Amino acid sequence: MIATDSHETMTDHDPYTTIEESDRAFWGEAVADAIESREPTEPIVIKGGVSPSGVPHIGHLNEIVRGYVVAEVLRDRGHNVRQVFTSDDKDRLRKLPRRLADLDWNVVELGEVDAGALGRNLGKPYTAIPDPFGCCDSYGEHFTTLLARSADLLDIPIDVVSNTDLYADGTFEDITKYILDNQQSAREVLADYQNSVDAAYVPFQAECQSCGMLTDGITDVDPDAGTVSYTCQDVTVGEETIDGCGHEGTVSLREGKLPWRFEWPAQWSVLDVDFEPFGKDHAEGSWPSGVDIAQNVLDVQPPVAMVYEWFTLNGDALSSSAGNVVTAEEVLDLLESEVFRYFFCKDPRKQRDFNVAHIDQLVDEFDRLERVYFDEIEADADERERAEQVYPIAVDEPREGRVRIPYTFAAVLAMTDDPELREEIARREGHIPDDAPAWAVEDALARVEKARTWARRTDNAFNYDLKREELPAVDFDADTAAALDALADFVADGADGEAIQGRIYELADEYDLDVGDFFSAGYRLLFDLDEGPKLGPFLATLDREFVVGRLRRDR
RNA sequence: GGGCCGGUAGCUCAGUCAGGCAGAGCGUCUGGCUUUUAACCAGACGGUCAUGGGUUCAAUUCCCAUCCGGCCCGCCA
Repeated sequence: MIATDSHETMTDHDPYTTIEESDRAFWGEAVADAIESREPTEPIVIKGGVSPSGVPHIGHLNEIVRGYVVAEVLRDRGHNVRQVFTSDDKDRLRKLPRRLADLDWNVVELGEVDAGALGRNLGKPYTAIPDPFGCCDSYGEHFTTLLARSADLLDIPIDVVSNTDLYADGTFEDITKYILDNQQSAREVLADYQNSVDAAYVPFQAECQSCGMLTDGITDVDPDAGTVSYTCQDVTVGEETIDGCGHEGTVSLREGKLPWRFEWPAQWSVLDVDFEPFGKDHAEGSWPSGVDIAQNVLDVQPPVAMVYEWFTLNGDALSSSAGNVVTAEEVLDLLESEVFRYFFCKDPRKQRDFNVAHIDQLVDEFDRLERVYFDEIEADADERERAEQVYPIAVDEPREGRVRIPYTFAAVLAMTDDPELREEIARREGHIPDDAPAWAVEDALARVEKARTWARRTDNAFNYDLKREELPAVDFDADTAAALDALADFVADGADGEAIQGRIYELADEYDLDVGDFFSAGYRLLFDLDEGPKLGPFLATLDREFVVGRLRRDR
């Protein structure tokens, strides 16, 4: 329509510049600035959305948490913000996922449900497919529920909006009619982005009244009557072609959907969206065409945009089909939700690996952020500014006096199941201040279980495998053996951890052993390793009979 | 093939917008704490800022090319 202007307007809507062109230290502030400069009406609407195609993983959470970050910045500035999450559940099921999950996050293989029954639903809207678990009204509702629960787990309030409902309740009706009334202009605009758009293209997919599939075989449109006629023809989804049933019929504008390229800008219009983050896969396809359609077909202003890079998981692409996924529920077994939220506060423009093996580093980073925020450690001005802006978003109610036990040390504490002993060791090692309030101690110790889960799941160096059943193969010289016997006698007489620790040093001296070698002998006996937790206190946590027998190499 | 995003210490990451001595944490090493043992304290080591050119008094930063990782340019979302 205004071809000469299109380049210029696209530059204004380059989704990368929202953050790039700002001098803000924190991207959330940059985006908030861009939104405010539009002087939006309240409430400011922030949207995200995904198709409920299967088990939601941390990549999908970008659509919720990135928006939440900006929402919180705006709320802090006094704005009323509504965060909407559209479940794009009117989309076609294109492919069966390899794994599904029930509402309690128990993952099951496709083979464990009726895959054949599911497979007969390819090409139908997610909400028109029975829930394979039988607990929700549809396949779509099932996985939308899991998406909503993911948000709940992170304490992020969102309004979940079903796209299916928007069609069914008529919300989309006017705009659908408008697009069909203006098919010519719709085609011309979209044709710049999709080669397949020709004179016969109709921006509507009808839901076949006979087989339920969404078909592109539109034969006639009567905008005034509000009806679309179709022939149910074959549909290509991914690699496969699904046979249409050939049924000919006529449906209302509520019985079908707009193609995605139109549906997205239509959502902006009917939901009055002011900001939407999206993955880089949209940055050069859907987004520019969406902007063009919004401006030149629908005559609405596109929202402020932001591109986020995709996460990888343990170095590889997140992939439902390859099974390389991790859910919010699983992540929260390993770390606190505020740490996970912090992960999403990091620069969205960088590809980021969520690496379970290195989770301790992510947690350390968060702990440092917290200490910088509370001025407990020195930091330069940039880091302080970042902490001031980011920390209150990651943490709901910043509370002074909070205590954090270093993550790897929390893993060390997991060597004992005794909560009092955990606390005692943490205090002794200086990780819990004497004047720490009870709530802070309790919160701090809660990390121990998460770190234990991490150590076990990754089977790393912190996963103490006490060789309780069987004496590891050891071969000590006479002096070491004698010193171990003496230590056994000392333990047998009853001694606390610090006393045992001290005795180890004394015995090393008495028997002219290298202290390090003597400690290693102890770790060798217990773990078949050369290193381990502080030995004296650790021996004190175990039952005396076992320790004495083991030190004497009897059992 | 064309376009776009990213690449900074062994690891995890700031810094690049607006050119001005290359940064933090962790790890490693050394020393200290009248007991080095995954705690604590001090210090050190550690960099071709992916590579090669260009502009500049000065380039991690700006420009060009290349490499690597990824996305888009079919359909679909």
